[in-house]
Amino acid sequence: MGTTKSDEFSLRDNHIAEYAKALSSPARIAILRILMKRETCMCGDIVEQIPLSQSTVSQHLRELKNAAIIKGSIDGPKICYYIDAENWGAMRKTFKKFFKGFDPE
Amino acid sequence: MGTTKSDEFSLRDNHIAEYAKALSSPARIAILRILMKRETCMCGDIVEQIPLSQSTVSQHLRELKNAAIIKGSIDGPKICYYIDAENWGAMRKTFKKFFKGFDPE
DNA sequence: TTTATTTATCGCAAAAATACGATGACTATA
DNA sequence: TATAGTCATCGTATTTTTGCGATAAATAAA
Repeated sequence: MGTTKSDEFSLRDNHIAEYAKALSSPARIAILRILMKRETCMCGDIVEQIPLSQSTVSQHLRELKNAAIIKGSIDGPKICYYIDAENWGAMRKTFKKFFKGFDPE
Repeated sequence: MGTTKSDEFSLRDNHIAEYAKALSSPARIAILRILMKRETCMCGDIVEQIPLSQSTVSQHLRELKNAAIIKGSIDGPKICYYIDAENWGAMRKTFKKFFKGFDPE
């Protein structure tokens, strides 16, 4: 084993878990904070601000892209990464709704 | 390697990542949904509602407990698990604040 | 055309996560 | 005391994750 039994759970629960997995690394949180500031978007600039190698940062960017949290647009030899505003809102709502499911008074 | 370089990132980012990791499994999301309903709290009852073995469910409960999202109180031979209302609120606020960091207009 | 810049991908190693059965501990009941 | 019920933990197998260096691809500049 070692595999998550995704098929056995609801789409809704898998969806939340996928978002959470994308956010489950301090490196990816740090990357998102950099992109939030919108001061830069290049992979190289991010690498300079994060204590990880270029290949590792690139891998994290790919995971954030797979989770639809960020997008990348080609700009010559560079790639400009930016937060996908639409999906960011969707993720925000998804978590909000989930947290609201338990409302202690 | 294979280890997350937690030391290299801020406490704040590690904190969010830890919460997210606790929520990064559909099994744990499903368990939390069961506990949200407050109809039951026993490990055995949860096992009946989740397509995983007793030992696996127990392991997930431990992880949720380590993340301070749930608590367990001993009730004879049983253990009553319940969501830690205070920390649930803290987690909610933590995510809310993080999501607010990117506010597209 | 050659060179530099930028990023993705490949291959690898180490560690963590997921899941299970078996077993142990602990309480309640017969 | 002996038995049943409840749950945690141990040991194990498999997969996934994290990270790195090296290399490839693609564009821009000399």
